[in-house]
Amino acid sequence: MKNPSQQNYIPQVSIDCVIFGYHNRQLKVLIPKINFSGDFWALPSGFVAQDEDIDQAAERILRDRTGIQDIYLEQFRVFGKASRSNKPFLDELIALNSDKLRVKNEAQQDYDWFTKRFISIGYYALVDINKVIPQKTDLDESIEWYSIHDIPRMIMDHSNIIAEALKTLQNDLDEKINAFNLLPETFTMKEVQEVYEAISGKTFVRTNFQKMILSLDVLERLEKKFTGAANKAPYLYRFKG
Amino acid sequence: MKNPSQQNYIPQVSIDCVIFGYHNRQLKVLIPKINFSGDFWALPSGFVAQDEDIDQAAERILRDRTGIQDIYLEQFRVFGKASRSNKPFLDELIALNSDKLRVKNEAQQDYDWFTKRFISIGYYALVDINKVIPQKTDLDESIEWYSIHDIPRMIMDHSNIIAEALKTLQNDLDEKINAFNLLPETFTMKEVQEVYEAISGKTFVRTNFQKMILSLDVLERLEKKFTGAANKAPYLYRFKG
DNA sequence: TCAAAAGTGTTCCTTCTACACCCATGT
DNA sequence: ACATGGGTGTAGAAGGAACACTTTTGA
Repeated sequence: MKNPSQQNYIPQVSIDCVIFGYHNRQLKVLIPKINFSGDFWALPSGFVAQDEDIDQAAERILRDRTGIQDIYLEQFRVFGKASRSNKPFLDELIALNSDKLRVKNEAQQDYDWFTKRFISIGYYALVDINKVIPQKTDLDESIEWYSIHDIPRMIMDHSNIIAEALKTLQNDLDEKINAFNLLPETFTMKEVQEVYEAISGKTFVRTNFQKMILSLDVLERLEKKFTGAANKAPYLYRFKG
Repeated sequence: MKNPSQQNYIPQVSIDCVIFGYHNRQLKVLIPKINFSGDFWALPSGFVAQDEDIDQAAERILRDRTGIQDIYLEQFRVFGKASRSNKPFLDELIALNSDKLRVKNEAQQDYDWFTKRFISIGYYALVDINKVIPQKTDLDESIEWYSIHDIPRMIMDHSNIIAEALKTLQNDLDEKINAFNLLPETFTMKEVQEVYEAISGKTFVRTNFQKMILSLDVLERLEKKFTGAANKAPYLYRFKG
């Protein structure tokens, strides 16, 4: 993603990805922190190459950030306010980091390219958090999972993008039955319930939840899982792709 | 929309509008026919000015095409395949119309601008068909309402865009309760039912449909409507904004 | 008084909810 | 044996579907 102005991208169009994972009863989002002073966090983003489908671009961005392929992905909304520009943020960043920054040949060109008004296509992804190896880029100070209840200070309208992604995920939960993409290959019914509760923010009655999920007819029951705990061993299930 | 290459639009981004109306028990779409030989139909489209929100751009396009304001509007999807280009269509058009076309100064520039790969943001609109006065542009031979079951030969992927818009409208029908935007200010319960049936393609039992709609608590009952027919006069209703 | 269409009520059945009950497991 | 958590069954409530019945209107 260096020197985007030099590459053959579609101008003024970006893709922002909200990558959801699940761990410890909490729904999380993978967010890089930008590698400059000032404490800025920004969603994993990228641009669309001229010869690339937008879905492919989103897949590429996700592959680069998570190290895994074949990720569950949904385009959920376009953010297109005329005021959507990196300029205020970039100017603040430059002011805070004037010592570190040197003027290169391409710097002004990149600055002009970056600070135009951007239309951003929002995608959300659901991943098995255990499979992901978060990939830092040169621009990142860190990249971490943050609970949806504890999102850091995001640049531009990225907080809003996350909120919209979550809302869409909540709406999709019943119709698209995609929550299983947050779980590992095999899982117990209790884990399914905890994922559903983390996403929806509601609680469910254990016995009825089990019947509801089984009636979807999307799970196959495997052998039991012996945890060593002093109680009945739960069944393991696998999602019938 | 003349000489777009000269204007300050965001390049390679367009907006396509699927304008739904309702008449005579049929869901219809407003579609212009392009003013050249070859029988091409294309959705009402436009571009996004640099200082314009994408929602504003969609509103502007709709205002220009329908003559009315304050239209119900939903952004529903982005179409972004790398192969999305006007070039095949434009080349065919030029071949068919070589006699009519003269080379102007801006022609090549426009051609280059138009034939790039485009990312299109799809909006669907719901309008009261009686209020609309379809507006022809210079580029149109005609602009007509077509039944969703009898859509003409569309350019590019515009048939697919219509299909996606319809699918979204069907899904939104229950949650967003927006079908009333297709009806005039006041209407009977029978008309509501016919609109729902036209959108969903299903039929409903009259008595149960009435109870379902009333239980939504979005209608206020007005006086009765005397049609002169030899039967009980139905109530008129108005949608509570 | 009759046909046609609108409005209301009733019954039946399916689905959802709450909860009781039983089962397996390791200490 | 028993505490703990998992799985199944069931009664009651709520919601939806089918249909009978009543009302209104003009001919």
